[in-house]
Amino acid sequence: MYRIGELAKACDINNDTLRFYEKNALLTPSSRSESGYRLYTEKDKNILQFILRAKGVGFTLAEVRELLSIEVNKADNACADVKTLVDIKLADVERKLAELARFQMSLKRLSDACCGGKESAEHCTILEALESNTDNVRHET
Amino acid sequence: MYRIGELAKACDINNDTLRFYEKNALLTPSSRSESGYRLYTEKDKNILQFILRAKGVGFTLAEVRELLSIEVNKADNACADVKTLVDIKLADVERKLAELARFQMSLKRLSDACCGGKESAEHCTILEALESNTDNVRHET
DNA sequence: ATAAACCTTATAGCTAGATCTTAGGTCAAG
DNA sequence: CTTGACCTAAGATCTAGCTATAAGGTTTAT
Repeated sequence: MYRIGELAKACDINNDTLRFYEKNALLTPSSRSESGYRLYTEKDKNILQFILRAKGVGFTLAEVRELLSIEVNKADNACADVKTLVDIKLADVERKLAELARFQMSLKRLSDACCGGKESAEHCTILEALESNTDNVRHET
Repeated sequence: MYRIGELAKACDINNDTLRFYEKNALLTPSSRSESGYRLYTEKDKNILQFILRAKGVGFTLAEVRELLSIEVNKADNACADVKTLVDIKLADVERKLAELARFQMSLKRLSDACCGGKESAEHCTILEALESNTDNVRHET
């Protein structure tokens, strides 16, 4: 069991952020002490880490709340709704992955060009590096 | 040459956002008309599209400003500094890519589990799907 | 030549997400 | 048995990134 300050420190965030997440229905501590202190379990910590990672890749807190609320249940009629939500998020993630892959290529090019690569003079800004990516696309059928 | 409203419409953003980007040193129109109207070139449009894409994958405007300011120049003494900056951003992009790949796997699992996969009952929330990812890591040497 | 649709600057207001302030109550160590 | 680190709730404040308003000048179509 973690008290608020312990969990906050363990995850390198502010105590107030935890209270904020609680108020906004993202993470409610599993229990309270007799004197009203918040008590977080390991599972709570996992949820927090999920929230922080999701935030780190650009999900809003509202989206994180949606992701956390997903409960696949084959028996449930809401199954189709859940699948729809998941597939929307999946498309979003895949779009981000593709975009990031382009950034990665461009940044690699810049890094190489900087100190001694063959293409030094040609790609000297990120915009040019991005454009040159498109030039070099292999036409795979 | 685009006037502010034309460029804004072409890129599906608000006129005020363009003025905001100018005030915050992200995109300054290449010229002004005699009457003071902002005039944007195709190159300006490319920069804007870069800004919007970078924002879309989770860079802050301050980071975008940094990325845009990169100018690799082998002759320049600042080369090492630029390489450092680029490599920091590259590491950041690669961290995001890895994180997104995990989300992608988990979401795929959930999508499959939902309507008829073999693993239906086992992975019914995104947290469980994420945990089961770790279980299934292939130990490639 | 005048209305409608655009543009200008400057400044105020909005939402998300987080942090700080106030006025206290709790708890472990000396 | 008190000091200092911790906790409580409620509400104010802060930053980023827009978005809107006010008061006026410009362009284009009729």
